[in-house]
Amino acid sequence: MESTMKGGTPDISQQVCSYRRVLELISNKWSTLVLYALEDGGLRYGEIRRRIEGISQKMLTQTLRQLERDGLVRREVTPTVPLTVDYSLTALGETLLLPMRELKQWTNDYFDQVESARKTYDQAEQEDEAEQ
Amino acid sequence: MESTMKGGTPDISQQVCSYRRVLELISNKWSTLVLYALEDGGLRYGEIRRRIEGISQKMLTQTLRQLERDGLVRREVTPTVPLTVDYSLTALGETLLLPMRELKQWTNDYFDQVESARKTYDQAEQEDEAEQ
DNA sequence: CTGAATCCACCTCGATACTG
DNA sequence: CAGTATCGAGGTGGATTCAG
Repeated sequence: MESTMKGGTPDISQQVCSYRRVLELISNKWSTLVLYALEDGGLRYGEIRRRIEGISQKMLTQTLRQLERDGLVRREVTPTVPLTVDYSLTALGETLLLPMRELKQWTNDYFDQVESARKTYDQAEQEDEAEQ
Repeated sequence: MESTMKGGTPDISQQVCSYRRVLELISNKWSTLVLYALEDGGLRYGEIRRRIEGISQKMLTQTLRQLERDGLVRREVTPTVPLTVDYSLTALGETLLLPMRELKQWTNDYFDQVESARKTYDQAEQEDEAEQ
């Protein structure tokens, strides 16, 4: 659905909607970490939890549920006693790992520039305040 | 900094930290839209605002400030009356556009699979509730 | 035109306690 | 072991109002 472009600056929300959709999937605090934790193969609930320091039971469960609902992660229950539950990436989940790695690469390549930009910006701001 | 891997499942938080850093930059509601709005060249404040339907003054200003602080966007003030302010991508901002496009492409290629997975999941959930 | 400042609703996330 | 349920703090984003 292209914009009509009758003149003036068009609304780009439609075109850019794709970004919003992916971000819904991965922009929360734990999703990317869980996906990344599973990249080398399936893991049990407790194993994932040990791999991701600081995650609470509630958030791990909630994140796994969301990823399962979105078709990125598969959940398999083995009715032993006590219960055994395995999680692994689906084929779809694997495909998402690729653009995620691009982002990771960008960070490795460029994030120091972001940090120095921040330092410069904050310093200039400090001086502005000092003037008053 | 590799994990020591002495046995057991290691914490991956360190390795995965890169994801968190980028996501800090683009995971909020408006940052990607603003970056995308600027991809064809600089724009004035009001033009950006018209391009992104639904953004409030506060959020546009706040987003632009953050992007400027992170060195992704450049702000240029022309002291006319009334004021003229132009925003454009920095070289660093341009580099970020590439992995962002990868994510966009992923959405175009695979998001229908996410939606159908959701549908299936929600349907199964409904049936579970009906059983009770 | 381009903001800054304030107030508020919502939602995410965390801590805690309990269950099959 | 693998969850569920509840409560509450904190942060994000929106509406409104004021200013240079």
